[in-house]
Amino acid sequence: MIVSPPAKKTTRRPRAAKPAMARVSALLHEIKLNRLLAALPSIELIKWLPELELMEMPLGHVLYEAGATETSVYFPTTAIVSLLYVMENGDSAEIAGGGNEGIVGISLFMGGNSTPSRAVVQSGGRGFRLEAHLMKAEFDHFGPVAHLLLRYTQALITQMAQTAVCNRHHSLDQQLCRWLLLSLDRLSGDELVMTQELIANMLGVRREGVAEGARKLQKAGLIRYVRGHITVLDRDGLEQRVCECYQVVKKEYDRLLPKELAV
Amino acid sequence: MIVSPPAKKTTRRPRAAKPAMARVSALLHEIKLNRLLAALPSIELIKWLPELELMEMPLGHVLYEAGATETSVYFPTTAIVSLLYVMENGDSAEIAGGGNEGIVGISLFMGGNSTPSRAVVQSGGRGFRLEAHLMKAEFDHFGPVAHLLLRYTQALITQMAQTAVCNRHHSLDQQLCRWLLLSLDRLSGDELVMTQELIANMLGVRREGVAEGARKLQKAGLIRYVRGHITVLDRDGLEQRVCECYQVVKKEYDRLLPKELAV
DNA sequence: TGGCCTATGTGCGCTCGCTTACATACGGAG
DNA sequence: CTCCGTATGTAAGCGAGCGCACATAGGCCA
Repeated sequence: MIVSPPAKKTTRRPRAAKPAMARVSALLHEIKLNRLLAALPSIELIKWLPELELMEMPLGHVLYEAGATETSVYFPTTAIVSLLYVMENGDSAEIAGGGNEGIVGISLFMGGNSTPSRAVVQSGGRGFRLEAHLMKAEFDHFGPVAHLLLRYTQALITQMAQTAVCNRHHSLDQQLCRWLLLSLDRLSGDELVMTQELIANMLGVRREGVAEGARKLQKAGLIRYVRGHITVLDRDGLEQRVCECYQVVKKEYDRLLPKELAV
Repeated sequence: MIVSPPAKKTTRRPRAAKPAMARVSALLHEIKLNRLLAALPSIELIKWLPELELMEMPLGHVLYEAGATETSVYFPTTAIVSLLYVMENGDSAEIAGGGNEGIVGISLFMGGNSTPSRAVVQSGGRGFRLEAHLMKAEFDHFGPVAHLLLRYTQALITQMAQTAVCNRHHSLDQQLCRWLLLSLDRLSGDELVMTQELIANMLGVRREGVAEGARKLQKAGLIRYVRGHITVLDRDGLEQRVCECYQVVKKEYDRLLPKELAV
């Protein structure tokens, strides 16, 4: 049941040989896609700009292995990353997810430098990488950036808590809705590229269970899926079926994180 | 299913009219019972000493209500506090627990000032209270205390994550063992004072389920229970039955928090 | 075009924990 | 010592989700 697809190496996109201004402009556009980066004060942003490395985050790519010391942090822009715990027998369960609203690798500034969970790309896309020591140095100034990161961490905590609650009390169908909506919120369009098998691994349930849940949603006209491509047709319909957990998490993210760009 | 017992008012123990030295000595002894307070550098401790208010934490006492702004933080010494989420329909589930190893009220220094979960005393005892602004001021110095608090927070995160995993994959019996062991680790003796009904609310399961699980453990000679008093007879036996979640959490606490007293 | 791999559809028996409904037993208050 | 509230014991029926086994179907490649 372990999620360990193609296991590709970190593919660093070589800097294109464009004129400097064009390159910076393109970078800035990409940066704005991540809510944390977008909220950075200009001073910090200028400082970080040369250090932020744009990279591809292909589906299944493992950013952190459980227990391993983190040497970088990541700011997804168009990718979605899952934090999941893999048990001794191979079964897995998602702890929380992160995307363009946050950062992957909080244990770096929290002080532990590692966690018992793994970080895997759940939806392919792009993101930025930043060296651990730069992140740590910035955090230790304990300025606006640090406070922002801590607030993000608290939002992440809420998500984990709600995952625990949802796992305990809610039906597979409701959890599926929650998961689709949370994923959708992190993407721009209305299509998710992921197989039911993958979703099953994330939710920690059987693939057949996801298949049945997805079929119900399709019959109800809420989604359409074809071989790893899920299109959401009726978002409101999903929100009507989802358990309270979704709103709780969403509200906390909205409350704790800046909505608008500060750049 | 809501956990809302006697709902007593916060009973502040009036300072006894002892000689100053004796009073300080008694306080210091109590302070050492909490691992975070015990690990405080002497300078901070002296600063805090007049501000730390020793208080009774009776079973069922609510330290924080979900969504309410926190005005104090708490350092349990002999009490155990549960963070639990109460759903719209009244069902509840424990997110994580805290006791003499930590602090209750992390959202204060994380920046959110509130959480969607409630903090309830799960096992009666004592603890210290500290005004929110003092805590915040100390944290903002961003010295050793802040780093300690962040490491504690990461340990708490691990506990939440493991709760989510355990809720998903492990049997009620295993979860019961995990819960008993985690509670036991926060107390000095081998006896827990709590009804099966209370445990059921924490685990988010039925009372009958807990009753059956407890009966099995009693038959196996691991515990003995009589009307709200559970005595652990064979701790090793429990550890053999528990799922991996317990060890994962324990290891992270040991890794992230100081073991020895620094006073 | 045909073969093959991956993704999804479907059914059956089983187990766990829930729902419901009572029975019993401890222990304090009178 | 008795009463009664709280805590616990027990059981029948049920439903969600699991394990397993296999059928189908889309898409890629030769």
